Amino acid sequence: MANIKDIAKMAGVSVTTVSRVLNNHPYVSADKKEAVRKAIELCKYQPNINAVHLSIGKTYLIGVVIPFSNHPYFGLLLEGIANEALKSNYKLVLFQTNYEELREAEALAMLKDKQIDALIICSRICEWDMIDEYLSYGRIILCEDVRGENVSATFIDHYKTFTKALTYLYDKGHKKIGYCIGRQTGTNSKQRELAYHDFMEKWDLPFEPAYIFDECLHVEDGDRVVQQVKKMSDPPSALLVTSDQVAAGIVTCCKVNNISIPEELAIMGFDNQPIAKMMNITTLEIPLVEMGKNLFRQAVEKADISQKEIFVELIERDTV
Amino acid sequence: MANIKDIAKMAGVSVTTVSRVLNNHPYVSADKKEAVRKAIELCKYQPNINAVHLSIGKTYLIGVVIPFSNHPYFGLLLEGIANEALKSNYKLVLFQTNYEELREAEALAMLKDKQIDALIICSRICEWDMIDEYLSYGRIILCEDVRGENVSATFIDHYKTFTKALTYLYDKGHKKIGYCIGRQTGTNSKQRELAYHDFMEKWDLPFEPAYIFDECLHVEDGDRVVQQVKKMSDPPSALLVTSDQVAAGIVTCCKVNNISIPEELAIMGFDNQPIAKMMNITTLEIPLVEMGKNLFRQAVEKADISQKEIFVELIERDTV
DNA sequence: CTGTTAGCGCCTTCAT
DNA sequence: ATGAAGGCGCTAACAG
Repeated sequence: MANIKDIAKMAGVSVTTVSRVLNNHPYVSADKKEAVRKAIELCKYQPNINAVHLSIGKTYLIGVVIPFSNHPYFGLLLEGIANEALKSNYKLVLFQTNYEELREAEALAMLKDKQIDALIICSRICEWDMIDEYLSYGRIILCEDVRGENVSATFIDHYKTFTKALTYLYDKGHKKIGYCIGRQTGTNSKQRELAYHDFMEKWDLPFEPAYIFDECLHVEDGDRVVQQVKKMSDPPSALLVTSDQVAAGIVTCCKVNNISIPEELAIMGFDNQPIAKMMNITTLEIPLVEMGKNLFRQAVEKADISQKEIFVELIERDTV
Repeated sequence: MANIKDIAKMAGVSVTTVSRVLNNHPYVSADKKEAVRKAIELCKYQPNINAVHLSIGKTYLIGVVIPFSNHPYFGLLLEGIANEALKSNYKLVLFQTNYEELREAEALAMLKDKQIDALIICSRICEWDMIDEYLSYGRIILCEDVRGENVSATFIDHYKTFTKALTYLYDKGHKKIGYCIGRQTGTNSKQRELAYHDFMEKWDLPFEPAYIFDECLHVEDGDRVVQQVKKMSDPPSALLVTSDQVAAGIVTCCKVNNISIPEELAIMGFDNQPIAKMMNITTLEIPLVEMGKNLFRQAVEKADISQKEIFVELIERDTV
């Protein structure tokens, strides 16, 4: 592999000049620039990234924390991040945590030790204090609504979104509304819970704990939900389902169990993934790939802190 | 950030000695080793990986080519790779190709340019010649049966596996067997196709092109399959489905359409993913996480070439 | 067993 | 506008 010295020799200039054209620095005469370009072309020269990194003092590595890798939600978020990283010559360090705090701590430790330039946390289980502590050691980007805090984030206002969805259902005449969620903890879940409570209170609707279904992540969880709904003497008439996968599971199970949708049970999904389109599920579109892209940009951009809210659109289809 | 020199000074030794204990080299007296350990502990010293990499002449980067990131199959494969990479201090460069040849070429180019130490290709669209050409530039690991070729791989003998599954169905009395596949091209698909043809011929069963369903990747594709089956005057009695997701889709759609499983239509999945267990789908277990782990090991191990066949177990459940 | 020293390949200040 | 030279932090001959 040729190095910068070889190119310099070949082009009849100094290494400095080569470095200058490599990095698009000014003050290089057109002819020398051309000569260097030719030499680079000829040798198919590629700078040694390790040397560049050592010199610059950055790793060009971005850590990405996700709980699961076999879930389309995180797959799409990762797709957005990975694509963008590739374009900018950054590499990724993937931390799959399964929501074990220890794994998150490992990621944070790498940030502290400057093993990575920044850390994108797509979903966390750890306490806020933990984040706060490591913030002084390096750049952390979150995927949750942390307005008011001094951290970068790309997020959705789930309070607003949930309220929007609930209102839509209410306007369609639903009074007995429940929801399915991935987990109870986490900023997003808390926002949704609050939105739900507030909404129920506002319209003086009874709060029914049994209408809330936890641990709904995959298609098969929809089955469990339907089984439980079937057992109820006074079942909900509509369900807000925070994952299209689960919504799809519910819709298909309802068909099997002769529960007509949306007449007996209205279903509203989340994400607007292909499956929702295919099955004509009313849903709220979350542009995950775009969010991933933005998360990455925040991880590498110059500006210190930025928070970007992503707006969610309601896609009307046949299940409400 | 302290560097190796600081540690050396603090421990009252030379940098070489520090480097030696850092890398577990022999010939360091116990007391000096201890002194170095203490200094490292005290400063919470972490070696600068860029400097290490530059010195060693490796990137400690492994490229990973996957077509889609929102599919559990590749998600799990990636999980195995990423976990193992983390342990060994390697980082990943993700190439999501969507089966565009250009994207694969980019990955290959990075290998050639020594931007990555090795490339794991989980699924490819490019010609074999392409792989063959780049093999001389760097390490490539495949996830397909390439016995006879001089490349490392972790693979499943899909001819054998398909034959095993077909035999199982045949023994259960099925004569009209069809199958669903992700795509027609690719080594794995070709093996399956061949196994299918040979099997049909061996038992003198008629070959019915309509029994073969292409582009079956996600749950929702199961719906399409069922719709097509319904239209047939002489439908298959059993279906080999190369993805549990699709199998799940088929099973649920059959319930909706009052097609009894396994009486009217037997379904055999692939992968043994959680959804298959949940829905009691008979399937062939493919240990994807373990395969990913092995792919990574092959990418970094000293030995030049190794091919590891992964054996598949048939999991009997209720859909056959 | 231990230390000195010359790279690894690139960037960047400084002088011209 | 250009080049010489020092430095980034670590590894590994080599000498002792």
